[in-house]
Amino acid sequence: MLTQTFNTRAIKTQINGSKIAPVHPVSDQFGEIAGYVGLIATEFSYRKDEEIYGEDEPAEYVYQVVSGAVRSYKLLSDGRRQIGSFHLPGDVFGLESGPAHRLAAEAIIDTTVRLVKRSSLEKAAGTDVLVARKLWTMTAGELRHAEDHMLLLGRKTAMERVATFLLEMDRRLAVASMMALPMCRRDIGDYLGLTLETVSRALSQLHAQGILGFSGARQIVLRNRQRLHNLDA
Amino acid sequence: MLTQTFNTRAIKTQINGSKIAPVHPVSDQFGEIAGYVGLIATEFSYRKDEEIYGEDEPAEYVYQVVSGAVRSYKLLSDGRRQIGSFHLPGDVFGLESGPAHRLAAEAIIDTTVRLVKRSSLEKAAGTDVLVARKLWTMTAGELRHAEDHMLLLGRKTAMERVATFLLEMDRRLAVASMMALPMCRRDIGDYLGLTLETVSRALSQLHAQGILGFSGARQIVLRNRQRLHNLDA
DNA sequence: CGTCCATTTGAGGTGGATCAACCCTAGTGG
DNA sequence: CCACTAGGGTTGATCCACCTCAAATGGACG
Repeated sequence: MLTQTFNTRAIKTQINGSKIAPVHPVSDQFGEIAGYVGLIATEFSYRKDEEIYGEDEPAEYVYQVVSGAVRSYKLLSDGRRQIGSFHLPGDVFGLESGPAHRLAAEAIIDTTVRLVKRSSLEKAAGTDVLVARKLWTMTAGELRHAEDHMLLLGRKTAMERVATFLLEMDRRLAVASMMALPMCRRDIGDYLGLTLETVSRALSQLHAQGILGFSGARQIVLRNRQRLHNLDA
Repeated sequence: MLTQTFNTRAIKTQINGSKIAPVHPVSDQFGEIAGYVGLIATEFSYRKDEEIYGEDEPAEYVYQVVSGAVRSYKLLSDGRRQIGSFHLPGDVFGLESGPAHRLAAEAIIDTTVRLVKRSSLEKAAGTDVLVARKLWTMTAGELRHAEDHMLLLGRKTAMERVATFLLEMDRRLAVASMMALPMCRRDIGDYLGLTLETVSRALSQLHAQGILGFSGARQIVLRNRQRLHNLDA
């Protein structure tokens, strides 16, 4: 945020395979837009903690996480931070209807993204109602998440927030019932409106109750999803 | 929410003046859609505290407040409530990209709305990219509000939240520098993630500091917007 | 094997919640 | 017109969930 770290990046430009897949695969959000319209997608990599774009910066590109993880956040003047969402492989982020990004975005770990120019999407949406519909649907999906998150931030207890978080991450990134969290405790706290210490204590308590297991602080196995659901409100 | 109150309502159906105003007036969100496409809008009235639709109910209609005020909210199983937004005259609400409403809606005071069938809008959006674009823009506007509100709920102090609320309401409903709040202290608390007592104490403190004046608990005059801005983070 | 940062754990403080009166004021009915 | 009432609002006293500050522990990486 403060000092932009410049570093070498793997850059690869490719023609998206629009002729190979003229119909939209449900599995790939980006394929449904970029692929469908035959846009050129570029790959780009960011190092851990590198800024992808800042708050209120012109929204020139729309991104999709290929590998890694991204946090989107807002800051108050004194540095308090609220992370609005985490973006994991496959997720599209940075899509704006207006001219500027409403949140900043940073790579949580080394991350590769695909990106397309927003203007290309706008142009495609002006011609093709299916593209226009898809842009709306994606924004509506973000709105749904934000609405759920407002309930969490406004009304849930610390334990309920952590339970909700674990179930969300389990759903989104568990492989063989194990999840490898890319983000640190502070990020989790800033996502849940808590301090990192409170997050750590809640996780310890869940561990002590046998609801989850650790293999290192960021490798978590849920041993009892039902009990976790009960702890969520 | 629990017991639906049925009562007599003023019902008026009208043909929207699409031939009179073929271009979209910026001043009227609904005119930009319904009017533009020449849809039939119906007027409907709800009494204070009456439910307009429930959470997860099929989203059959899209609404615009003509007069009155509406709260959109989510509930936890034990009754804790988070109000996501207040809808004031001119505001469109209940617009969904998916099949169901994500929040419930209730009239805060006696309220009249205009409504159009969601299916009509969908149909229009399938033909006209300008309509499709407008639907996206409206959802994106709601997302922007939700993102700002997440920051408030996750990271602002009680006084900062109340200051933000007052500035928002001042912007949206002040007439001659006086605002007449339609909602009670509990609604404000459930919007800001606070209790009604905390809201009341913050307002009293602002009153004692001369930052605002009361004419009855819900008639508020901001006497010093700058100081209020400073109290906001 | 040592360094550095993330994480955990402990001790104590506090902002806002909770519980409890009390006070307005708008509406009602005599 | 005025007395009464009920619901909303204010204020006070106390509590506690979470924050803050501090220190110890652990794990990844050179």
